[in-house]
Formats: sequence, structure tokens, C-alpha cells
Amino acid sequence: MKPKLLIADDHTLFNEGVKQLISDHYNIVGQVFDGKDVLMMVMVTRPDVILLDINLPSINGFDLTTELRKAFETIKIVFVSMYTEPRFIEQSKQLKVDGYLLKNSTKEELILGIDSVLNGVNYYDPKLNQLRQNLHHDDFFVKQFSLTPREIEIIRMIKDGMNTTEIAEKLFLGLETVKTHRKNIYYKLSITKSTELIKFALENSI
Amino acid sequence: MKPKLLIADDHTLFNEGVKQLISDHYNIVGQVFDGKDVLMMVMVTRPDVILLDINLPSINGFDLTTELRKAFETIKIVFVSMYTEPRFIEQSKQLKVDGYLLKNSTKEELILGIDSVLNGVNYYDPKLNQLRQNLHHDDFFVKQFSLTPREIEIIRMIKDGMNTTEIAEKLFLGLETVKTHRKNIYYKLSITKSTELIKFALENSI
DNA sequence: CTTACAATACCCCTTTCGGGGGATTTTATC
DNA sequence: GATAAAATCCCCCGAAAGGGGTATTGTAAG
Repeated sequence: MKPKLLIADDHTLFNEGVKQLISDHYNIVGQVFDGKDVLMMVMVTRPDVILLDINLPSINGFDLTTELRKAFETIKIVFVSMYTEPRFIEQSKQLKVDGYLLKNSTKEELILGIDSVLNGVNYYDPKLNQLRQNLHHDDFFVKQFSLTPREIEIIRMIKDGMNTTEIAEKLFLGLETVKTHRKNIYYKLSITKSTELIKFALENSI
Repeated sequence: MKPKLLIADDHTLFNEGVKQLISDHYNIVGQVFDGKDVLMMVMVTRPDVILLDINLPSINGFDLTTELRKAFETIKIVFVSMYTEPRFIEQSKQLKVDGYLLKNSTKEELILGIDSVLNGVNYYDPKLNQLRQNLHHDDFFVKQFSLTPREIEIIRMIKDGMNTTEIAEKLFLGLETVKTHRKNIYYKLSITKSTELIKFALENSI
């Protein structure tokens, strides 16, 4: 009897593609494309394992994990994400996510990871351990906009809701220094206000 | 004779998945996973159309398009991206990219877009033009947070980068009226600043 | 040893936000 | 026609953001 698997990813092409790739190995009991549909579908189909995208509409993978853990204790949760950010990995481990696979994995790695998790062994993609700060995602935007590491750091803090004063305190910097960084960021991104910065940060997963 | 197609995407699972999905319709002459391999592969396989990811390692889709246009005049270029940023769309149009599809498209939309491009008709995903104003979403948020239609309207305008003054002018309202709406919105959403509002709006697709 | 750039810091100034009070008018509904 | 909700408008205030400069370090590359 093949293990029952649910795919949750809003990228329809990816969702469909993965189904095609692994339907020989698993019993694909469902596909969802929106975070808000996940709990319902899990309840109905009772999968053994769920492939969960982190960046889902309505409810993100982290919040979903919390909910799933409450209601379904035995279900295995495997993140399939393009993000390699350390804070994502960290949060996943804290939430006891069973596996973390990357979207640039091969079919074989995908199956290896799922099988491992089904056997009770956590599987975090080996590539996660051997990368430094910047993968090509950051590089891409660094090249496009010439953002320095400090600037990216400050963008993240602004995105997290901190104001200039708080950022200065957290980084042990003068208020004016952070103001200067903000000005430079705005100039480089051709924007004029914080709201536009938030949009930039969220849309580019910075 | 099926059209010859090349897939360039560093997400192996996506790349493979798409191949599986459309190999009935097209002759998949190659798959590449890194920007630096694209030109060589195009030279060797001479595809009619290339599905190109924007965020590729080594060389991004924009730069690759410039190079491809120089060397291969007749090849059709279709971006397949998760990004809906206006500046990406704009840049794509400037580079005369033949098509722009989203990764959350269905198999049918993908094929429709590719066929359209092969027939000489540009195809930019319709979702790109109507990314806003989803009325069904409205109901949900009205219920969850008791936001009024006017408040949702103003949230959208703030998200679009307008400040209080500009919103007042656009809606023919007094400045104080819009300020009051803002205050009420912040109260209802339990937030304190515009950056948090942007996050709320983007994360909830308002 | 220049050159270039990142990171730090300061000044002055205006505009915008955010929070605290109100109030009045329209509109829908019962 | 009373009631409730929504939409409109006003005052005051301090904090924060934004825009224009300039300047000093440190450091990596050439």
C-alpha cells in the first residue's frame, strides 16, 4: 500500500508537476493551492505526509504547521521551498517540521526525503548545511540594486516593523547612521517611503 | 511535427514537472538549470521557444534575453516566473519578451500561452492586469476584521504607495476624513504603522 | 599608494504619521 | 421615524519620516 500524500503549493505548475513526478511512488490523495484549504483537506483525506510550501496564500506554512500539529499528531510535515534563509530553517526546526526540501532538488532527492520522513527520520536537505549567507537569490538583488549587506540587514528590520530608533539601538548605531542607510536604500531602489520598501522586501523575499 | 521547446529553470522539480506536463504537446529538446548553460544549449538544440525563469543562477533571465536576441533572432522567449512585480513586467515588455506566464498557472494556461507565442501573438498572463480588486476576498475581510468598503478602498491606496494627502485628493475628501479612516483601520487591525498595514495587505491579497 | 566604497555620524529643515479628543451628516434598516 | 452604522470633518500634539547636504573612518582592490 502506497503512503498517502497531500501536496500544498500555490504554484499550480509546480504542484501538478510534482504530482506527475511522484505519483508512481505515493498515493496522491489531494492537491491544494491555498493555505486556507489545507486543514479541511487534511481532515478529509488523512494523508500520511504533506508536502507544504512555506509561502502559501492566506496562511503560511509556519502557521499551518502549528495548526496541523494541534489537530493531527501523526501527520508528517515536509516543507518544499525555494528559500534557504537560515531563519526559515531555524523556525522549521523549532516547529518540529519533519523535513525541509528545496525546489531545486531532483525527483530522486524528493523521494529520498519523503521516504526518510515516513520512516521516522527527519530529513533536511544537505544543501542547507553547506551554504553561507548568500545564495543566488540575494545575489540577484544585490546585483540588480547594489544593496550592501548592511542595507539588506536594515531592510529586513524595517520589514519586521522596527522604526529607525529601534534599529539604531539593536545594532548599537547612531540614529543618524541608520537614517543615512535608509536614505541610501531609498535612493538605490528608487522609492520614497517605507510602504514601498515593505512591498519591495515582501515581493522579493528579502 | 511538434514545436521544439527548451526549459530553463533552476528548480529541478519544477523543471522536471513542467516537462512531464507538456511533453505530449511539445518536443522537449533540452532542460537547463543554470543561466550560463542556456546559450550553449540553444545553439545546440535550436528550439522554437524557450521557457525561461527570471531568477536563474549565473545569468538572470533579462540578461539572457538580451544575449539570445542578439544571436538567435527567431527564437520565441517566454518567461515563467513567480514574480508579478510591475517593474519585471515592464522590463520584459521593453526587452520584447514574447510571453510572461506565472508559476501558479495551470497546465492549460501554460500551453495556451506557449501556443499563442508560437503563433506570433504575445501572451502576458491575464492575471498580471487584474492583480487587484478581488471582490470575493473583500467579503472575507469584512467579516474577519469588520472593515468597511471605504476602509478597504483606502487600504488599497495606501498599499499602492499613496499618502494621506493624495488619497484625500483622489477621493475628493478632506484630509481629516482620510486620517480618521486610517486610525480606524489601524485600530481594527491592531497595528500602529503603515509598514504593518502593507504587510497585512500583501499577505492577505487585499 | 591611490582609488573606491562601505559604514559611520552630524546638521538643518519640512512634511507626514500616529494618537487623543471630539462632531455632523448620510444611508440603510427595522 | 427611531436607530445603528458608515462616512464625513475638525483641533491639538509630539514623534517619526523624508530630503538636502557634508564628513570621517576603515578596508579591499588595483
